[in-house]
Amino acid sequence: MPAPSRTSIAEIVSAGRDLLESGGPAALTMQKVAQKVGVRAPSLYKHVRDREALLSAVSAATIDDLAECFAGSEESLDSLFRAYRAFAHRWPEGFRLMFSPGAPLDSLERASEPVLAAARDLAGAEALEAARLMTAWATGFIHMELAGAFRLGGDVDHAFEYGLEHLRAGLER
Amino acid sequence: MPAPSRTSIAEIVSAGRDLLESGGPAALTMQKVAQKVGVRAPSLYKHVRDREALLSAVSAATIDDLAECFAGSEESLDSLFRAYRAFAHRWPEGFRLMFSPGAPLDSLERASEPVLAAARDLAGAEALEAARLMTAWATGFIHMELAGAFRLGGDVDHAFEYGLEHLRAGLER
DNA sequence: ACCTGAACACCGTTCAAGT
DNA sequence: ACCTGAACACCGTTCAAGT
Repeated sequence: MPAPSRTSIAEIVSAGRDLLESGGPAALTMQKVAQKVGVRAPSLYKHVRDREALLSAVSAATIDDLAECFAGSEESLDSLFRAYRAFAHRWPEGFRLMFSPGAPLDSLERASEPVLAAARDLAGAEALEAARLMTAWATGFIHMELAGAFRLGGDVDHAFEYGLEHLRAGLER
Repeated sequence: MPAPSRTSIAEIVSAGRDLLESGGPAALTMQKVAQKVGVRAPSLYKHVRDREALLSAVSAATIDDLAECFAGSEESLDSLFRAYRAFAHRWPEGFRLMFSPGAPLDSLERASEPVLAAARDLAGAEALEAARLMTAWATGFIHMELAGAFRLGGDVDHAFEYGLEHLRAGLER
């Protein structure tokens, strides 16, 4: 009666991320995840409470990747937000999942720590407000961009740089 | 062989909105919608192509409501964005749906017309950039707020007003 | 012209039975 | 201790048959 694990939580989460990115949330199915890790669907419940918990785990793994991404970027606000946008382009579904109800808020807070640190250099006592303002702007910008909501009027890259510059300037003062 | 319609597209969309707001997207089920309008699920397909098309129609109806909401507010940028946030609080699921893939982008563009008009008074030639910057900020702020991502540090209403003030000031000059 | 029941393929999840 | 098949309740969708 040994019965060693034929899969692992890490493998399951990784399979979930693949399915999510390639077909959206509807494609992340317990049955497809099971097939990908070489097991039957009921076995997944030995490793994960239910589909919702798996989605949370996928969200947390994505946020951890974002934190790593921040760690590998320069520490200026501009660099951090450019890295944020590049990350969202590489993992659009994961990005959306990060801000869904049920997202792991602790991880999100931890990942945004470098932004807060950079804001402290710029805005001193109002660092928290400044960090929130820029984070809200970037998050909304990317959301709208991913939804295809920027249709009239030119270069989206340029619009992002425009926003970055104006916000930084407005907060320096 | 008359067989008059026992329901209508308007009734179906309205039932869909109710279900969406009270239980999230997963609760918007063809079967539940059918039950609410007094018909069996297969009959819905005489009025709507499929569930995805129904979600788009719900999204469009929500955006129309937002446009009405803008029309009933003062024309200043501050008033418009406060109305935007209040609207999102009243219809949080509809708000999220507005920025999902498959959203009716034409309607969204039309609804945001008053914001663009107000931005012209403030920023002149750079009105489009200014409107986008403020819209992206407000959209991200609300998204994060609805996801529960503002946990440390005080009054969220105050944070919104702080952002409003700083952005307006930064764009005026 | 619209509605219906029956049917199909697919879900998430539970559970007793296997090893 | 993990895996499995069978089962259950629920999906979306199609379609022939009713009125």
